Amino acid sequence: MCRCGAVKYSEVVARSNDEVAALLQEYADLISITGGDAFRARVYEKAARAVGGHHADVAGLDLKGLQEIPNVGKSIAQKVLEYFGTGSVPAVEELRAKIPAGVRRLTAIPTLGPKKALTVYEELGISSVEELAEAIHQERLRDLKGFGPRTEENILHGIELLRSSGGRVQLDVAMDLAEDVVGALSEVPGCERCAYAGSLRRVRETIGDIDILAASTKPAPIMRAFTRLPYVTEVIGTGEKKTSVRTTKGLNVDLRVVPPDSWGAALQYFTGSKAHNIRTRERAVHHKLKLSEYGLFDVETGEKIVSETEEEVYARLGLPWIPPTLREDRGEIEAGLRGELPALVVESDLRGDLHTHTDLTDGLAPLEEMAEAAAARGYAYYAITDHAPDMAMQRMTDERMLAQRARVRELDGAYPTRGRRGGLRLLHGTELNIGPDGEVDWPDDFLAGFDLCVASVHSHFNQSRDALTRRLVRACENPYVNIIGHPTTRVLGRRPGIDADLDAVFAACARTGTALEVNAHPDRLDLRDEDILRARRHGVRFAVNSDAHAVPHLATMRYGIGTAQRGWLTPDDVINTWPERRLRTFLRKGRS
DNA sequence: GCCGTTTTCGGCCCGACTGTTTTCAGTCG
Repeated sequence: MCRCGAVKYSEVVARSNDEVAALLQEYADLISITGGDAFRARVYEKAARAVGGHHADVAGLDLKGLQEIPNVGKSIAQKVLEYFGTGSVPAVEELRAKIPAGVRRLTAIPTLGPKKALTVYEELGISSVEELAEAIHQERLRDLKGFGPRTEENILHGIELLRSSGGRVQLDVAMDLAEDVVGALSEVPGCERCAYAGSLRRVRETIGDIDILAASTKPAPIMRAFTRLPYVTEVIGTGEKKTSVRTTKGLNVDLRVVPPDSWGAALQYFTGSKAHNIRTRERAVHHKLKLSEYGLFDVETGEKIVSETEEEVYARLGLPWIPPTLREDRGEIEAGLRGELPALVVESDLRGDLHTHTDLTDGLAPLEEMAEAAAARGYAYYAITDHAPDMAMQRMTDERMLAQRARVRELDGAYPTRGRRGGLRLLHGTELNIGPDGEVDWPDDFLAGFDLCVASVHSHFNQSRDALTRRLVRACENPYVNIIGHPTTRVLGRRPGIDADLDAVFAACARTGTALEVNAHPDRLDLRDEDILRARRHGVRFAVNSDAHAVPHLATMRYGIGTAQRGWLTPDDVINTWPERRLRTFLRKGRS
């Protein structure tokens, strides 16, 4: 067994909750495929989500504890106990014996759901994507009831899509496209309002497709303009109210046009998430109301009650307006009902950026340009944190760093900013490298000269879990390390986060007064929302930083703020919203 | 299978689009 109880415990947390969530989701899929009760399937789906997002280790819970998880009743709790007791659940095994795993994988193909998957399996014995493609080439599907040539075509197309794309794109790519579409459609005569909704409005870290909403009494010209946008490569479907297209970026865009007086209800509906909408609709049903994208209606009279603004819709459901970044069914409905929604941090709360680079190391712009751009953003303070000597390619030396410090002192207060009467406060810092054993680039006496130190992992990502954890904890314990930069070092779509015991790291941060970075770069978004939520429970402080290597990167803060909001952070949680005096006290980290 | 200001039974979010049908089932979000 592991020497460190805390490490062992949380190692099991993530893994066992995910395992159980996957098992419950598989069971839900198998119920759907075998034509079981759809409501029963949905309950297993809901339970899977609840377990996956549960903060405590489900492996450590008894029957009663399990049943306290939403949508987990006696039957599902018993299955979870069976799973931990014997490694398998008979009810799941029974369905697995009937339906090969490949059949379930067929439902990943767009346009092919559980019903068609079962049909091709039962009628033709098809149990893999390859067999299905082969059968379509032989035109064997079109003779099945409910299938035809177009169905074959669509499925084949779906298979290509599945093979060619990972599916999701990064936030900035989707945002650029969405803002362009919104700009173009807003110009169309008769378009009264236009906005993006969906996961983009919720600022999820990657985007599967873009949802655009428009308000108009004359949809046709808007639909037409939409399908004629230059980057549209294919019109997937078009009707009076909805049109879907594929774009050159491989991203699908859905446009819905609703009557102007339905704007609020539609925006609420198309912003999602699905789980959040299910909850709001359930609340509507309890109030004898019906919520659709066209409004909130009285069930008995059919009369429309409200629909013009999101605020009205939520208010009529007994809820305050809920910020889109919270709409994930992670407790926001309950918090809203209690009047305890967090006052989320917003971009204008930021008084500074605490992790940035210049051309002294791998940045593109000189100190002066970066500082000027920071002042233009209205910051009160701004930290220069170039790489330290361990990043050998940056050729950093004590002399170069001290020369930069002298220049920073000269320019301190030299750039007028609306954030501070005396001009932009420049802080001199560095981004240290956390070595394999948790050591950093410089000895204490040199570190003492910096206003702040960020410390990050840049290599040796594949150390053991224990080693990675010790490494990060040791960095926190360094009295000169103020912020752990991009804590998991993940790169979206390319590199997973390091396998450290994050709960142990979070505890160390809270104990030592070390902040965790929310790195705003759309490649990173590190910490991610779920880790922020966990870290917050440990009482950790955060720094939302751009890690800018060039002037335009300063603007990626919006994605960092969105991520911070998804982690329920308030200005009090985020040190770079604080007044300079409070920030400087925090940066002293209790050292003499 | 879960849940409860509709509370131990009877509901469970709901509308749009497509393709196959000839009134609707399946899929999607």
